[in-house]
Amino acid sequence: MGKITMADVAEKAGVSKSTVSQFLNKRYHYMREDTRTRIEEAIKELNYQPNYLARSLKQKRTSTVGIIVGNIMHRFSTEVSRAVEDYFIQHDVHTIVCNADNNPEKEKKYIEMLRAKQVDGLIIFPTAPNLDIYQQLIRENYPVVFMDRKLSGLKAPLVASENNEATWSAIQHFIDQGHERIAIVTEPLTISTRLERRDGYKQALEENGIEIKPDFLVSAEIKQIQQELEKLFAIESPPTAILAGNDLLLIEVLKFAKEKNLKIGEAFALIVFDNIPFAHLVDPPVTTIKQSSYLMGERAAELLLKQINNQKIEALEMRFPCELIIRDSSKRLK
Amino acid sequence: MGKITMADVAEKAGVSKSTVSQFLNKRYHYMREDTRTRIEEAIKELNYQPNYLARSLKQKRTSTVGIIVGNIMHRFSTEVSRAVEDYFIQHDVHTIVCNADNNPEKEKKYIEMLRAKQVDGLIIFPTAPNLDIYQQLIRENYPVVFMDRKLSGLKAPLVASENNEATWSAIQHFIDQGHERIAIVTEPLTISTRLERRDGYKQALEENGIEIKPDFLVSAEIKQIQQELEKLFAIESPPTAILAGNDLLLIEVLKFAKEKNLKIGEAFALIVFDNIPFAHLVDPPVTTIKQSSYLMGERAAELLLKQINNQKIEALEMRFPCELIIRDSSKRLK
DNA sequence: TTGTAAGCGTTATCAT
DNA sequence: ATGATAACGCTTACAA
Repeated sequence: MGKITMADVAEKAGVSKSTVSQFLNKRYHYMREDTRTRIEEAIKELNYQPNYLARSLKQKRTSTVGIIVGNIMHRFSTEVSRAVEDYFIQHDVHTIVCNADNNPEKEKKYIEMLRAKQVDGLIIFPTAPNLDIYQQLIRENYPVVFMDRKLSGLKAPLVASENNEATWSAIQHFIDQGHERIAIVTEPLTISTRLERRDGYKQALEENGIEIKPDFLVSAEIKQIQQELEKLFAIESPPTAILAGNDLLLIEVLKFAKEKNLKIGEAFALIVFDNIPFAHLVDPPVTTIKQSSYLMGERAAELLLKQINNQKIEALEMRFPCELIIRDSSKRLK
Repeated sequence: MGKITMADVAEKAGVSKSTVSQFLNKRYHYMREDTRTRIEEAIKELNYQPNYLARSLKQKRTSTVGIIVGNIMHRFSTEVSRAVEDYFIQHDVHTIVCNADNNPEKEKKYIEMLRAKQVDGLIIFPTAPNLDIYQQLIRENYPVVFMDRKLSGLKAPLVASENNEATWSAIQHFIDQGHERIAIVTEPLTISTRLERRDGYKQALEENGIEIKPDFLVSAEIKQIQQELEKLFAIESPPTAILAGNDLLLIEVLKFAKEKNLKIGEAFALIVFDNIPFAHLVDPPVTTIKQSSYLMGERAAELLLKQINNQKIEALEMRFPCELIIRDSSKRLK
């Protein structure tokens, strides 16, 4: 016997397919008690499992959404997708998480695949090269929410951190601690998030009348970071404070410090953008800029669900503040 | 205009649906050059996207698999799912990752949902209460691979670490470093992984003629760990070495040490089961037992794909060795 | 209160 | 070399 279908249940219960369907969709309104129990029993006995594929095909909605994250290795991405899943599961919507690995080609593939699977909407950490695809989605009125990065010209909701302000206050904190030679390390300035962080950095220095030294603006691929840090510390007056642009960069900075025998908090002060699970447990504890990842995920999910249900969206751009959690690593150097 | 379907393409190209379908499935055998190009153009112009739902319904396979991990907050789970995804995407199969949160109820829901979505197979980190569900899957000949945990009586492939042996050699290493009062901290002994680790621990002590003290066998929920550690260090002769059973437990041990001002490597030595991204960067660097998570994920995926393609599977139980990476935290105390 | 039948967007069989 | 037509398993008017 092949897979059990609704027809099998109907036959066993001695009713028609539509009645079984009514039952499954809890439209008992006018159903006689005994038909109900007969169907119930038939389902039990046959161990019938409905086929969502068929149902979705008919209903033209899958109760499934997709989220395409930039790089799943970032703690931020994991936290956001957890929030999105938690939100949707409470609304009986399933979430498929895809990892674009910051690769526009992969991202494009995933968008196509998810749309082919007829997901009802998409949350995307966008990359500039795929701008036209996003425009197309929006033109089609397809439900979509962008996350973390801003691409100008996109008329769709965006949920992101206040990167500029957050970085500004981290740098201001460094300055308050007496630092003047402050470096910022980011991945290549190809996405808005990184640009905004760099801008916040510049702004803070300018407001404090500190010259901006190009040498202190380090931007490179993760693989190149070690050699960039070498250069950074080879200059005449190396920085006394470093802001690491995200968690993966922190690992690089720590690795560099370890190899060069530079002690954090002594050789240089350190702040990292992102929540780091071990930040408070290492020695010295690391000062972090915490993003509201969970809240942001929830908000994005909510905005997506609204679109799916054809509800109006208030604002297109939703910025979330970050929290500077000051620990020993950013204190005045001994 | 609603969504573009194959019928629209057919009409535009002046051919029948079947011809378009042939084209899409690359059966050009007998197709005239000009029909081909006409179809190609129609697809471009209309921006046609196929509907996998309809196709899957007809073909009775979705080219999608599911993986249900025990708890996504473990690094191990993340690494395994990455491997599974990477493997399947190369075989044009999509992967849906679900997080059971070590909750059998959630797990059950996910299994039902994934089967309703007609996924072609499942990789599961199983939990004992759902044994009957697994048995049912196997009875139906549904492709399934179990991961990480062994449930007896399941006639389906299992991919897991050599937990016993790995723990044994970690404890032996402690003993070689002169430790005799060695504690092991695990989550509740409800799954085989934890039992196997405890057994390896006992075995190593026994072989070295060291008495097994019940006080040194700490098993509790993460939330209770702090108070259990309190008790552990309140006894007359507290341990000089601790094996943390996984990455989440490591965080608890570090938190405890920090609060009590116990320095790792001085107050007690430490080894942790699992790969920890920061292990080599903290002070002191932490000795870890590294599981072959990526390899295991690949192997599980391969075994699943074989089943989906009705190929024979050689062995049912596949154990992977772990690597003890010795760093400063497990050295002889100063 | 329940049944009939059409249709969702494909693929597959068989004609032509 | 291409087309008609019947599935796939479900939902939903509408009929009874």
